Amino acid sequence: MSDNVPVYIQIHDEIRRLIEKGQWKIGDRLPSERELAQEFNVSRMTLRQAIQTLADEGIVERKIGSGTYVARRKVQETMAGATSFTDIVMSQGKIPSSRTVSYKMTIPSSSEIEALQLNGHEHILRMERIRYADDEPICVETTSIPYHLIQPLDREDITKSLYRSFEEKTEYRLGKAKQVISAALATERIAELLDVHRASAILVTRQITYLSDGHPFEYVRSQYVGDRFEFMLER
Amino acid sequence: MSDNVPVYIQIHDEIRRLIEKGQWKIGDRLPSERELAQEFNVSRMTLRQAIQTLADEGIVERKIGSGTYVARRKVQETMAGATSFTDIVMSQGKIPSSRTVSYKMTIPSSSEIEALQLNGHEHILRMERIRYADDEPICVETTSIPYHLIQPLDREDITKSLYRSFEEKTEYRLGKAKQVISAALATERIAELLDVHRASAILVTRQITYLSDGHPFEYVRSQYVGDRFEFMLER
DNA sequence: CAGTGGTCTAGACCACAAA
DNA sequence: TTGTGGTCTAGACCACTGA
Repeated sequence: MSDNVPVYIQIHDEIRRLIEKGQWKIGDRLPSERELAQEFNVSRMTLRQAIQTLADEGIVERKIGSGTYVARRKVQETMAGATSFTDIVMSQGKIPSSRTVSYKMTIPSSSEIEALQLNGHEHILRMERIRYADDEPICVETTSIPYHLIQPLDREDITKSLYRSFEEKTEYRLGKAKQVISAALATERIAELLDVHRASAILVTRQITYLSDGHPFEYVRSQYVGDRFEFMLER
Repeated sequence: MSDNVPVYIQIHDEIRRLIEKGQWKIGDRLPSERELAQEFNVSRMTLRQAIQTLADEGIVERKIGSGTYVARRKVQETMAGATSFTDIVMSQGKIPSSRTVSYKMTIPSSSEIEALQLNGHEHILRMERIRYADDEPICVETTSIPYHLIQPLDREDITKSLYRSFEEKTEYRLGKAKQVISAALATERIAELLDVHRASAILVTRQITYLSDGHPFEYVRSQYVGDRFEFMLER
């Protein structure tokens, strides 16, 4: 292991790797703190710090008098860090996928001009996707991005892992995000895309992600099936 | 102080109380961990655990090699999670009000037993309120609290400003809150209370607020009219 | 009952900040 | 150089869970 990285972080990473590798599955009990401490050759307090970090991240759950278990889902990460649909779904043990319904360079609508603080002469990329968890449609997501920001990215960068590609291939860094959540009834078109009845309850979110310098980066409107998705947050 | 409450929680509460009292103001440096440990007559590790909890809550900030400082209160503090009903309504230039529909001591339901971690023999206070903005009904809110926690409070304390009264009149301190947001259709009863059509879109939130020692304090279920309310988050 | 996580002690050495 | 928070040890006792 590398030097000058605290031991408890190294142990945290190792245990997390083992869980991801499948050494322990969801609901499994980990070895006791005393056993793990011996195994990693550290004191129990140090081992506990590693477990504490995992617990803070929602990766494991501790039960007094019983043991430490691989958690069913991460609660905190959902709204805390960079919320990607992929992370949320995977943390619940389901397989995320998506289908791109449309993808085009176009002229912004008035709401896009306002959200992205455009002058009306710039072009944007607008794409619409349906997102699935275990092949069940969960939401329809419309993303709009000023074209000049993502010029160096190709379509695969954008549709596969936008945030990572963007930070890797440009000098920009992402900053805060503002999100508004409301509820509405499904329109005919949305109902069809999501395979629900017309006038089902829909959880609607509109999010603007900003660059670290405060300029808008993307504007995302999502419509989730009300009974297939929940937002979780901790404060 | 009560027994069987961990020392580090007691110290956490005491330091927090001193900060609120003005012993140290925003930006002030607290005494060093070694000093505080001596002052509270505990080991440094225990004192650190108290400071850690305060840091997690954003009440203090640690700076390596420098010290521990009282964190500056940000306006964004409320925006870190979701903003409160009162704040959102007032920020839109409207006047918030509420009407209590029911208020009674009763036996907890199974979902309340689970959310509040009760044993089934304890009583709870359950109250139901309708919240308005400029006299337009916005949401129905059901709050459940273990009775023993609010025994010293009277009905006005509870309905007017529960959190403040609770922290003023008891030794308990409030900690984290977990919230889940989803969407559903209005039931007949909710539709009537909120003056909307049956099967309107409803934004549903369930929140559990915890004490600083991790025990549940209250369980709140809210149902907002979908086209009259939005949640705003920043992250 | 034995085993678990939760708490706590009284030290220690480190990297870092500030004077 | 001094003092700070960050990490770490090798024990200890507790309340709780589950057989």
